[in-house]
Amino acid sequence: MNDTPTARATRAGAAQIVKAAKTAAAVKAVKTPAPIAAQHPRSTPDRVADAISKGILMRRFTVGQRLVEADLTRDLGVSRSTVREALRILASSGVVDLTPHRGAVIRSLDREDAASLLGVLEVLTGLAARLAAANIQIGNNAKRFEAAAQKLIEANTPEALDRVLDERANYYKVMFDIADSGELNRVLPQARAHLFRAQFYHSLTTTDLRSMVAEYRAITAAILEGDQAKAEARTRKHLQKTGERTLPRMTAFSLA
Amino acid sequence: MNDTPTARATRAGAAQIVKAAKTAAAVKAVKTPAPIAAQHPRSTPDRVADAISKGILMRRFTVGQRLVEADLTRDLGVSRSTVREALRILASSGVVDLTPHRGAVIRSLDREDAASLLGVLEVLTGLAARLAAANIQIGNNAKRFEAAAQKLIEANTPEALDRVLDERANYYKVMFDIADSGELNRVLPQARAHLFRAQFYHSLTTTDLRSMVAEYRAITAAILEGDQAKAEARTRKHLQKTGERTLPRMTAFSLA
DNA sequence: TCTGTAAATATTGCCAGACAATAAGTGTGC
DNA sequence: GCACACTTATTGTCTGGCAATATTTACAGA
Repeated sequence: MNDTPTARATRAGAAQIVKAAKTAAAVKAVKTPAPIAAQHPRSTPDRVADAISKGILMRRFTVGQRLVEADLTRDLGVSRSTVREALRILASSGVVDLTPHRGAVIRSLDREDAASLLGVLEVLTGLAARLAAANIQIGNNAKRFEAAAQKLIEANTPEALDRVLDERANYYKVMFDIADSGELNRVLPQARAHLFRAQFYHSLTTTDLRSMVAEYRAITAAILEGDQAKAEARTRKHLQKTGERTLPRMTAFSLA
Repeated sequence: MNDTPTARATRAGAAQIVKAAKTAAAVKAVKTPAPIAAQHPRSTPDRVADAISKGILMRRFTVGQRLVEADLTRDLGVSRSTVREALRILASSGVVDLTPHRGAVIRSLDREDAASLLGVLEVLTGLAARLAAANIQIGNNAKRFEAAAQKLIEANTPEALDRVLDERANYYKVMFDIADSGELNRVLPQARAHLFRAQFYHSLTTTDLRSMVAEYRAITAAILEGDQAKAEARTRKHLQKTGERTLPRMTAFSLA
């Protein structure tokens, strides 16, 4: 190739970040226990989408900001086609808004959007809880679920919000794994839900957290008992309450 | 280019189909009443995805068949990038399975997949019914909904299955419009649900159809009354029964 | 004949660059 | 200040290319 040294250096540097992630992901993919589906080694567009998502969480991208393909191409060291696919991925998980000939902007959630998202989350998580209750088996997956619940409850302190978020994400992940529904995992990319929940947590008080622990306990108990109706009802109730706790307080809300 | 005359003719012909569809879609987009969201003029990848979906319905593609990018590029007269995006769209709506380095295959639904899809459909449609009941207003959207319901009930005869399918799709479309939930429409691309329902209908008996009419009547009534709980419960029940009616009869099921 | 392995082929992943189409921004005359 | 043409920035799509990976074929050995 006839790149100039500088051009090559720039490209190599940025590319290295992504490529390094690639091999790391590949190695990791080998040792993952292969929960249920979508175990394909992650492609470059996936990683780019992750990078952008991370950028959002890191506040490097702000709500309403326009994501110009050329910029991303330069900054991430990948081709425009790849950036494009990544943007499509993000759009399909609702992280960015993609309008023809105007490109992608970081999506902002007003109260109405948040309410509608929460409604969907409510019924889908309810379904997951019901299916998990149907599939739970003592001595098998029950152990894993109980452990996740335990860690979540322990971590639920206002100090280490990050850890709470992680444990919570893991709790739901285990629950969805046990639910074992391909479609459920397809329609609800955990990335999206996670981004969303992260946001909601910032407006929670200590009292809120205490109530939530109780609710998680109740949900977990219902699932471990194998009581499908109860599991679904409690989960839905929990999400409704979460909405009541957070929605009214929110003014100009955002995904970032 | 150095295509042979025949090859060129094929390509030109196919291309014309897509381009023609383009302008037609554009014109139509102008006159649509813009129900709620996603009213962007459809892009080429969208149209390609539609073409493939249609090909599946028309049985030109069979389940498990591999969709080779080069073939589609040739047959549809669009570039590979476009085909690629179209395949991604189809994959995200669950119509094809996309595995790295192996491309896209028309997805087949075994009983388990169908059951899991139906479960998701149940809770999401239930949510739509509940929201529709919450938003219904006499003299406003109620009229439109009632009309759609009426036409569905009238069309519900085993003779003209196609019309039934269309009216049913329209019924649900109106319902989702009234529900007016951005997230709901995002997670449940109606294209997918439609493809799915089309499949299920083939195994219905006359008795089934009669029961379904009664169920649609009940759902419609609940929504028109504005009774949210009843609307959701009846819709979920309806889909559960649909599952009971169709799932047991299905052997090697498919989306095509 | 069968089996395992290596070469050959087909196909996808990603890249680079190009150009038309569209939207946003800018100035000009009135 | 406002309607209008003009310029610019950005996206939509195309063409062609090459490396990486999967699939098939060919072949040697048992």
